[in-house]
Amino acid sequence: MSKTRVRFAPSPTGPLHMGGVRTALYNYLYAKQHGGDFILRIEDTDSNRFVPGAEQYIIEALRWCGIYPDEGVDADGKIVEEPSERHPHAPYRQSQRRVIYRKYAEQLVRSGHAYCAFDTAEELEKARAEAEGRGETFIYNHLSRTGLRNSLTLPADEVQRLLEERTDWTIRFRMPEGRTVAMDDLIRGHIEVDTATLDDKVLWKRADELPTYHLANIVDDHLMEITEVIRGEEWLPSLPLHFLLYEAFGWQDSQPRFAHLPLLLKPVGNGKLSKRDGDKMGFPVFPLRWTSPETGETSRGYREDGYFPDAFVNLLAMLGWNPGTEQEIFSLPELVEAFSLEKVGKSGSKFNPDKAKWFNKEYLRMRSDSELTALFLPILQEKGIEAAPGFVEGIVGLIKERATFVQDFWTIASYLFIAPSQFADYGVKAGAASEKPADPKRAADPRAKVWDDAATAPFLAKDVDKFYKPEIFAAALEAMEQAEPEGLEDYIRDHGMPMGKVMNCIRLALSGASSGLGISDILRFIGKEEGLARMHYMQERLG
RNA sequence: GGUGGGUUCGUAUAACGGCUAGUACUCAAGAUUUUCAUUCUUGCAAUAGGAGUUCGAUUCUCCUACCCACUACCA
Repeated sequence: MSKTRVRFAPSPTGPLHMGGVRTALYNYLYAKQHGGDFILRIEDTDSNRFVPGAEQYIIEALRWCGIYPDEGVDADGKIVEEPSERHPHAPYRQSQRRVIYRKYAEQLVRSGHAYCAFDTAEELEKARAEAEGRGETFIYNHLSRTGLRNSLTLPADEVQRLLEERTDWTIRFRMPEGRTVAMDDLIRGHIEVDTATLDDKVLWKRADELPTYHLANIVDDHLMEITEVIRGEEWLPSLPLHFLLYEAFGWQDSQPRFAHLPLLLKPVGNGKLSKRDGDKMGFPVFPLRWTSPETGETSRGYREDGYFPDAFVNLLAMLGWNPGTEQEIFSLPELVEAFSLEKVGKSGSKFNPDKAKWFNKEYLRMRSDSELTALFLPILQEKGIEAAPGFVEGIVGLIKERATFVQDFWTIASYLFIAPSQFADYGVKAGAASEKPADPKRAADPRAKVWDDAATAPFLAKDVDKFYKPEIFAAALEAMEQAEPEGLEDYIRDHGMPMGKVMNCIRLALSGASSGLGISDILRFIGKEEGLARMHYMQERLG
C-alpha cells in the first residue's frame, strides 16, 4: 500500500473562496488522517486569466487556517522553485512545467489516442452556430471531426505543413465511440457514462505551449503519485475523460481514486455561493480580505471580520460533512481524527451565516481572558484608550459571553472606559446606533427640546422617556450618594425604592443606555466617584 | 436542449429496512436577572409527489417534479 498523497490544486484566477478553502481542508484532513502528504500545486495553465497576487493569497489563506502543505509551492513560508528532497516534484506551478506536458501530449498522438486539430476559433464558432440553427448541439467528437480539419482527415504531408506553418493548432483527445465508462466515486458511488455524449477535449494548445487543465491535471497527479483526488462536484462531468486519459497513458494501475465534494450553495434562493451573495447579505465569502488589482474593489474576509481561524475551519468542516455524533465543536486535530469521506454528503449545502456566527461565539467563549485581552488591547489603543491590561482583563471576563467577535467588546463596554459625556466625540451612541430621532409626535410635545437626540446626546430619547423621571432620579442619586457600590442594592430595597426603576435610571446615567451590564459590575470598574459624576452630568443635561 | 449529480423541519444534518423521525442554528414563549445579554425549560417545524419490492421503506427499484453542475483553445 503506497503512501497517501493528496493535492489541492487551485487556479490563481482570483481570491480563493470559502468553498475552495473547504476543498483544501478536506484534502488536508484526509491526508493527515492517513499519515500522508498534502501537496499544494498551482494550476496556472491559462495565461489569460492570471491574476497577480492570487497565488500569494491562496498560500496566506491556507496558512491562516493552519493548513500547511507538506510539499508544493509553499513550504514553511518560502516559495519552492527547485526540486529538493522534500519537494521532489518542483516546480509545483504548472506554467513552469510546460516542457513536461508537450511530451505527453505527443505520446498520445503517436499512440492514436489524440490528434492535431487545425480548426480556428471562428470555424468552430460557425459550426456551433450552424448546429444550433438546426436545433442540435454541436459536439466535437467522432461524428463531427470527420468534417473538420485535423490530422485524422488531412493527408500526412498537409498535416506536416500545417504543423510547421501555423501556431494556432491544438491537440485533441480522440474520444472513443460506443463505450460506456464505468467509474467509482468515493462519495457518489458507481457512475456510468456513454462516450457518445462526450467530446474531443483540447489537451494542449500550440499558441501558448501550454496544456489545458485536463492534461496537466492527469500528468501531474500521475507524476506526483497522487493517491486520492478530492475536488469539487463541478469536476464530475469530466471524470470520464480523466478515466480515459489514465487508460490512454496506460496508468490505470496507479490511477488515483476520486471523491467529488458537494457544492456550497447561497444562503437563500438557488445556485452556488458567489462573491455577490456575501456583499448583498452581509457575510464574507472569502477567508481573507481581497482587493481586486483590476477594479480596486475590496471584498471582506473572515479574518478581518473577526472570525477566529479555528472557528472558521470548524464551520467549514461541518458544511457537507458530519461526524455522525452530536459533537459540533472540533479542533483541527480532532477533525483529522474524526474525518471520513463516507460521512461527506452528496447534496449541496446552503451556507448559513447565523450558524457561522454561532461557531465564532462558541470559540470566543473558549478563549482565555488573557488571550482575548491581548486582542482587545490594540482596539482600545485605536480608540485612544489607555488602560492597564489587568483592568481590561477583568472587563473581558465579564463581557465575553455577550459577544460574538472581539470587536464587539468595544460596543458592549465602551462606557467602562469613557463617560457618556464623551460618547459624541467617539461617534458612539450608546444603545441602538440606528435610532431614528425624527418622530412627529415628539414635535408637538413641550419638552421636545429635551427629548431631541441632539440636545440629550448621548442619551437616547426613547431611553430618557422610559427611565428618566425626576422623582426616580432623586432616589437614585440619594442611593448613589449614601451607599457604597456593594451596598447599593440593599439601600434601595431598605428605603422602599422601586428597584427596577432606580437601577435602570442609574444605568442610563452610567452607561448612557437602557440595557447592559449590572450596576455593581459597572461601578466596580469605574468607581463610585465617577459614577456620581455621571449622575450629575445626566442631571445637568436632562434636569 | 443534451449529459451527469442531487432532494429529511426555514438552514445544517441524524436515523443496520424496524419504538413517537433525533440534534444544532434561527424563531416564539416561559423561568431567572435591577435592564440587556447569558443560562435553563418548553414550543413551532421535515422524509418532494406517485407507483413497486417487503410483514414493514426516510432507507432499495422505477416514473414524475424540482434544484444543481457541466456542456470553452477556463479551471
